[in-house]
Amino acid sequence: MLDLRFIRENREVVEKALRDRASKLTLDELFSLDESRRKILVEIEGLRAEKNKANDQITALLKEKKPAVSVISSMKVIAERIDKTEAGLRALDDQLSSILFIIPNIPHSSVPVGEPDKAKIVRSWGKPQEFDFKPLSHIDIAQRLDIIDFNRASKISGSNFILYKGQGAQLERALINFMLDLHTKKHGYTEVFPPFLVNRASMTGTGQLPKMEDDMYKLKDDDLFLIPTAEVPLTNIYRDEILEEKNLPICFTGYSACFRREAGSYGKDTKGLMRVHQFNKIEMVKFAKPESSYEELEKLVNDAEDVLQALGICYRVVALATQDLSFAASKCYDLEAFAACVGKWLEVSSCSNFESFQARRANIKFKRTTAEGRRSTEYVHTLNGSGVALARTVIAILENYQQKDGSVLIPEVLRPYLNGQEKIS
RNA sequence: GGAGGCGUGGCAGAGUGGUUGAAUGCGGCGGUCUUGAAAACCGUUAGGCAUCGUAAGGUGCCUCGAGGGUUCAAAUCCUUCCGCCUCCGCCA
Repeated sequence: MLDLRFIRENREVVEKALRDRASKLTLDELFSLDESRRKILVEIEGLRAEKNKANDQITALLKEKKPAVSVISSMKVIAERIDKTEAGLRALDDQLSSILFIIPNIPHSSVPVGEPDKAKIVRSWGKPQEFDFKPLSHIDIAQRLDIIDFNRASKISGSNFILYKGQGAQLERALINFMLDLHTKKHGYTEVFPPFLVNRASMTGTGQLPKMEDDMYKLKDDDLFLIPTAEVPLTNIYRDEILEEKNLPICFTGYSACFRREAGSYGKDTKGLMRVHQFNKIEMVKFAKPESSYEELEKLVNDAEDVLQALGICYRVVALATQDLSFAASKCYDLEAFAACVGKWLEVSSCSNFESFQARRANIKFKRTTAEGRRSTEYVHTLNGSGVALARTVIAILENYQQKDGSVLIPEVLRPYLNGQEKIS
């Protein structure tokens, strides 16, 4: 969330951000609530100060063994007034924070303003595959090679679940290991293996709650949620902690399954691996100093690109426009892999800088020593990106590496993970 | 799931109703001494919010796992929740 004081002092900035995001929110209610809250707060603090003074008097009187009855009874009156006023304050606080929680982050000045089609293609890599035969879709390929069993997956769980089988399952496992190795050995990330179920505080810390509760799988008996991305557990590693400046940036990478209800997206991309309720993903998360977070974002994107380059998958990097930016992000790049048969660019990674938006919610700070030797605590900037999502990457591999004979060539970097195997047939 | 114990500042650890935001030790920071360092000694060392001030800073309020309650008054008593530890049960 944004800092209330920042909103108070930069109303136009926040209102522009809301406009740029095409948000219908207005700030009038927030401002009037904020004003009444501060008024009532001053009142309460005055009453409490009175109460504390009376308390000191009582203590002094009792020490001297003098009667304190009259002071005690006057304090009773004050205490009652405080109780009443506090109830009003609590109500205002609740209303205020419910609004604060749904105000989106402010887009960075470099983000293209406008509708999703204002997105900028920053660069692209590789060439779309060309075939001297009619390429098949990943669904046909997977079924012919018997590496994904869509029907039995729906029998076991429901539609849009995936059952990888045989070499399909092995390919999945190889991809996970390859990506984790790349990020840990070459890019310097620390590997973690997080829980897949997280509590409400964690989901709120990264911004999934309260806005998107309906999109999450939830265990209501335990108030736990299945993670939609490893971003949630990885970012919450440092919730309510103060980090040391010298340790920043801290970079984590981790594998997790990701669970998404995809409520409201029925009928969209319902076939194959495009949009599924459970998929695998390698995630990268960074905790950075504010002054270097945008530099870290560029590196993060490069680290994700490295995966696609190593796999030999043609892709492009897209800077999202303000109206496409997710709730908590200030800036976001999508990596889109080209899939030969569908002829579409598929989003396989999304790399964002959240600046202090998540850190403020999740209360993640760091201690800084200034040039003058002063110590201060500030919010860190949090970043994350997929490095990369597997399901759609598998689409790209199957469709781009398919051969005339129906087999699929295995990208060279994956072969060591598959006992040197060169193709799936 | 059952029984018991615990949760205090960066850490360790006092404090069981009234100047306790909190003793003491360690650690950290600054200084003295030293060629430099160590040791020793001296000093210092939580965060948040509101308010006044151009500022430096002042004033006030809140915070002892989280919430609720008792009381004139809660770190201290009661209660719910969360977390950790020990024992038993179950279990990959």
